[in-house]
Amino acid sequence: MKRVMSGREDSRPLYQRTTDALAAVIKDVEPGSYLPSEPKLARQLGVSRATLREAMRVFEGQGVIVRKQGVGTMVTHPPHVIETGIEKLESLETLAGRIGLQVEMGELEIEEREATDLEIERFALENGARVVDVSRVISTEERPIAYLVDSLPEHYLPEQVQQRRFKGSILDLLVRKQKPSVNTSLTEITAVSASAEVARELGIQRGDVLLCMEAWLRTREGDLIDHSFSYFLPGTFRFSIVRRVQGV
Amino acid sequence: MKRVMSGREDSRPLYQRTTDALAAVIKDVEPGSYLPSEPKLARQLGVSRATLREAMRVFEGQGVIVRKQGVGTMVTHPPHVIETGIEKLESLETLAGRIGLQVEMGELEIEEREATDLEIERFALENGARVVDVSRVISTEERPIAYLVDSLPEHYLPEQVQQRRFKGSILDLLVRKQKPSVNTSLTEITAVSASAEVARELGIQRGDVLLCMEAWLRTREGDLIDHSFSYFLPGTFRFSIVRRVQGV
DNA sequence: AAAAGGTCAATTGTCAGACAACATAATCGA
DNA sequence: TCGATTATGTTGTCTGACAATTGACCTTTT
Repeated sequence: MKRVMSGREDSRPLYQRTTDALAAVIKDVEPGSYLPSEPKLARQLGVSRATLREAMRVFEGQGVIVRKQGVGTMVTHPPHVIETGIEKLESLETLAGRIGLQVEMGELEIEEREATDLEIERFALENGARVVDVSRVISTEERPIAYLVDSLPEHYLPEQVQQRRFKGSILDLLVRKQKPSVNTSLTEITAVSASAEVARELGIQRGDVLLCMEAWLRTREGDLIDHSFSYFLPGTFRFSIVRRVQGV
Repeated sequence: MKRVMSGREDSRPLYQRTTDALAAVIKDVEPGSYLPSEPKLARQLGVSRATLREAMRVFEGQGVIVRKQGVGTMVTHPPHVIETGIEKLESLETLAGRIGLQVEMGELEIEEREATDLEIERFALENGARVVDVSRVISTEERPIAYLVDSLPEHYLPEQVQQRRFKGSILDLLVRKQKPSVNTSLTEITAVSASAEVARELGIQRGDVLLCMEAWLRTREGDLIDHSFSYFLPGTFRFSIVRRVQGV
């Protein structure tokens, strides 16, 4: 009888902890076979059936499980690919760590400048407001593999970065900060040939092939807090995504 | 007092109809403002609060709404970007039609051959089984913009294609067919320089920059039914994706 | 013997009502 | 005037019950 409640107090709502616990259960179930019945599972996790069902709906929405009345709840194939995708918003360091890739962050280059008209509109800034460009190179074994440029209003930039006392991901910092709470990133993916600047930073030829991502980072209230371009040398990172038919 | 129950019998479970009804409600709510309270909304939709909450969890999982105890349920910004992303599995024609782009399908090139070892393993085929390569060019205003190559076992290929009586998307046909029921596509995105073959088909120079997607199409049972490569000239299609922080 | 139909147990679907936990606004007292 | 308290409305959680569906087993009929 394993209960959801952990020793230390977890202040999150029960259904969220239940979701985590359920994820662990699903992970241990062979794809194609069935979960325990709802009453049983609810007893196992120490929650009511109603709460358990709400948690299950989340996974059903993701297509991880399929429920059928009178039969049971099946874990679908493949339940693991979710974790390899980029639909999760996380920093490159976190991603690299998960796939066992050792990366080194280059020195941050920080430049302050006046906001452009577009930025004033998108970020909802006042005229003459100032924004900061933060750029850096990410390498593995001394070979550059990515070049990142973040643009964001001055007041959103964490202090650690401002004081150059930090070598890491802007995204990680922003996510960890509670205010403002980062929620989503609308990312656009395209292929480009390297410009002179990017080529210089990455040590490649001008015109070489790069994968480019332009991302708009927003809070859950919809406020824009960061705009970034990321350039990747093809072949190192594998960006995958699970696409689903709409009807389901 | 609008009820979920429609005049004609909808055999789907109530919570699914509730999900649809709830989607309509959310659509009419200004982003940033709140939904009616759960008891009220449940009465409005003619379902119990438990059923309503299960439906709400789906949208919460998608980040469309945010619930806070003691306060209410807010519709987030921006609720529309979902529809622009590639996390939905649909054909290029469907996508193009949605964004108002007129495209022309080129002639299909169909070649049958023996399956490779990798394909025998992935598709779970017998030794010596035969697979079909289907390739085509997609253009807009006479200018090629994409080159697609599908590889799939012979018996999965719809008859219309086999008989050359079809000019359109393999994916559309497969989705429309009930057996086997296409569910997900694991797509990997990268940038490549055009090979000789692709360059010839697209009328570009060898080495030009292309966006490349490799996709594995599967049924919900996990069976592989199609493997495809898609090459895109940058700039025409805008592939976007909504990434979310994991914790929420 | 084979096919058809009926019974039964197990599972998910749905409901009603109640109370707890939490947040905010209104009220009251010093 | 300001702080504490109360009131009210919201989401969170639980309990117990019954309905709808499925599949296995058994019985009956052909």
